[in-house]
Amino acid sequence: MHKGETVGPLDTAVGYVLKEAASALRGAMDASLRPLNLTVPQYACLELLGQRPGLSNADLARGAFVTRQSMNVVLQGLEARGLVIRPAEAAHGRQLPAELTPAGRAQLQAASTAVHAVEVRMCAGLSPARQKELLATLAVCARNLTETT
Amino acid sequence: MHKGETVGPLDTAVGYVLKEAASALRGAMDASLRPLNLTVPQYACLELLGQRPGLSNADLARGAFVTRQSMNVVLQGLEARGLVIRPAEAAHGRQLPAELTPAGRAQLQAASTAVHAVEVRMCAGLSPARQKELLATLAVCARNLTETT
DNA sequence: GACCGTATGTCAAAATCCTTACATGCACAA
DNA sequence: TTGTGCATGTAAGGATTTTGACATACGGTC
Repeated sequence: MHKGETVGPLDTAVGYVLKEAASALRGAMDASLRPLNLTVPQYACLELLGQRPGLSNADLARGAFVTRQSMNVVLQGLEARGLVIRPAEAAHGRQLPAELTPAGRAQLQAASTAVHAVEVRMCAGLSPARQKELLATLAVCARNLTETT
Repeated sequence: MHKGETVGPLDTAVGYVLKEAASALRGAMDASLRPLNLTVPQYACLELLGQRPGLSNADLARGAFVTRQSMNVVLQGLEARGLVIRPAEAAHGRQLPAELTPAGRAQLQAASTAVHAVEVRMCAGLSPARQKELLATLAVCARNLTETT
């Protein structure tokens, strides 16, 4: 067995600490979204639609890192609550471009504020430069793993 | 609405990119563990036990960021496959200290090598210094969110 | 000793999510 | 035009995970 062939001590393994941070973030997010009666996937859907109106179900699924089927039930729930609207028929292809209703925008405003507060808390003590580098480094990591080559 | 109250563009939001990276890592990990007939939680359990023999079910659950109940089914599965052993009775309290069998150690060796390869691929192009800073920064983020104060 | 708070292992039920599958619709090439 | 490939929306099923609950066991204080 050569040195470095296996995963080392957990607190020095990038993957482990990454999961630890993601898990903590997830927990903090649903705690802060619960008062608004929103789950994390529901919030993700609203945020996506707020920033990119007209996204299809499949687009939203990719953006929220879930399957189309999961996003579809999220959309149906948000639609039933009057936060999102989708046309009955597709104008082009099969895609049904979704959009926020005024009520959806209001919910998003509250939710996004709450989530932003969580992010601020998470990054407490990190200089802007360090936050920026974290962002860039994580983007590189994600890219390295999603490349098909 | 004041500047910065809500979450900004997705690719500049730390939380979003963090989830993106974690999701990519999860996908790459199951792909590389599938040939070994191991899921990510199962691998996590083996890795924990390899590094800290005698951990209880609750300890393993905390270390793998799942509930005790989930870890319990994982343990039962690994026990049935002869990779892990637990005493029938607790020596102290209710904790049942789990340990790897020789077969479990062999499986862990293969799995840990595969996962390490994924981590290497993920960190490709990052200098050792940058990896170290990533590690430290993520640890700070996790700490900031898990503090009870 | 008796009590209360906390931690553990486990069971049952519910919710969540993914896997599989199929019917459609567009784009592109032969 | 025809067909092949790929993407989409949706439904049904199963697998996994969490939620809620309970009995037990230790550690502290009164």
